[in-house]
Amino acid sequence: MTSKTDPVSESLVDMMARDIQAGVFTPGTWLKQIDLEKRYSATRMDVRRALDQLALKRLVRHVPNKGYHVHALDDRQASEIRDVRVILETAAVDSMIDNIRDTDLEDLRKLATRFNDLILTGTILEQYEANIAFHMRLLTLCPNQELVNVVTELRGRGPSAPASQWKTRARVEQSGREHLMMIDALEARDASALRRILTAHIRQTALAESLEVQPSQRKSG
Amino acid sequence: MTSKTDPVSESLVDMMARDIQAGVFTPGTWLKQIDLEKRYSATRMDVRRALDQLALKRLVRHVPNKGYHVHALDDRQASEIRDVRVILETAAVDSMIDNIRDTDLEDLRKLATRFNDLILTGTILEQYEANIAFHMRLLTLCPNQELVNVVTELRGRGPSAPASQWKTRARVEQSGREHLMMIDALEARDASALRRILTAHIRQTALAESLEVQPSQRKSG
DNA sequence: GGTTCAAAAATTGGCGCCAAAATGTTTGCA
DNA sequence: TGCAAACATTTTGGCGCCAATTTTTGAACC
Repeated sequence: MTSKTDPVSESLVDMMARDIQAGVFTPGTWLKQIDLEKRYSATRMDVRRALDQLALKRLVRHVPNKGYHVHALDDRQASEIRDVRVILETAAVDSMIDNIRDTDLEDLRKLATRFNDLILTGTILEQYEANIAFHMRLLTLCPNQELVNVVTELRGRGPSAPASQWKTRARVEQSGREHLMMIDALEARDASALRRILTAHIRQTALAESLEVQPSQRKSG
Repeated sequence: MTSKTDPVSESLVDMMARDIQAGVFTPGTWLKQIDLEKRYSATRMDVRRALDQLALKRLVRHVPNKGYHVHALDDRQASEIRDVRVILETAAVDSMIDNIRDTDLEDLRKLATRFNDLILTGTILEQYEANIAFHMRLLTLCPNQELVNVVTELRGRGPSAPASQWKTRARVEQSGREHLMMIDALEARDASALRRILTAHIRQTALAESLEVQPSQRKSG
């Protein structure tokens, strides 16, 4: 609305990506251009551009003369993406601990608390966005901006949290607890602990105490 | 190549990306749509779509009402991208060694030899493509397809090898030697050595013998 | 001779229309 | 009543034109 082509199109891509991530469009849904231009009040051309960009990002798939549909990742892909995230985010831990300051910890506590509050009072979408906010704040402690970009893209490409990961209330609450554990590990400058928690958090697996610290990705499938 | 729009557009993106990587369009060059549609004999619309996709990939930058120009990465970004590649490719080493077979080693030797031959007889573009072929063959030993995708994308986003990395003949020859060293390390199942060579190869730094084995990314800037 | 302003050429970018393809529906026939 | 074929509607996708903006060229003036 403000300027001409790029910010509009870019935010349209972001909006659509967020809606897909948040589960507004479930995997397999055919995205009809007419519906999209009404929903986002955008022009046909902008919708098509956004669709193309999302196809490049692998969020949707394009079938010529048929349309675009939301791409459902199979388990193998989802698992592989999680493994890549684990590699990158655990590799970022050292630099995060090197660079963290007290204000960062305060911010993170606020964001983690906000997420926990929204488990009770908020909508799924609010929870989703609060979760993203926490993780972005955490990740940007890493000075490597490109690493942050790659992880952000991977998170967007992975299966949407509300749809597939937060299946139960208990699982969401567990995520909230893990956020706080991460902050504690950060405050204690305990890189090993942070890596362990992050790995379990991303993989959505139970924290195994006997697990090795280093997150070797070994067999990925 | 069979159906209508997508493969055409996709290959156009690939062609333009390769030309940018190979240094046909130097950083800063304004990509005029008319020239592009003549060079690739594509329609105006396909050119614009490809340009948009390349902008999303950060290979070109878009200035509204002015056009698209080849994006020159600053040193910090280039260094950060290299660091991310080091993290991912060294993390892949274990699974590569787990999965390697004799035919893989043979293929790699052929590709490495081909690269070395082309140092003398081939054009820059041939060298560039032979190098890519070797690295892709090596990387796809890793069973994590998504990791391969991310690294491939990162390689395409980084500074083009002919333009900025292979400044001297000596440097190219050193790269060729390092390829062979990687194969030797693979054959010996020596993960540490392979990680060390890979790190130096990606960062284009001299192999420091006293360097620690584990490639901590620490300070990235 | 240099600078500034204006007109012209070139380039980008948006919008709409229409054809091709696919889907859904109705109708006719066995 | 069930199936199939033709028709109608919907949707995608390509093409072209023209407006808006920028760059370049040229000329006049200081």
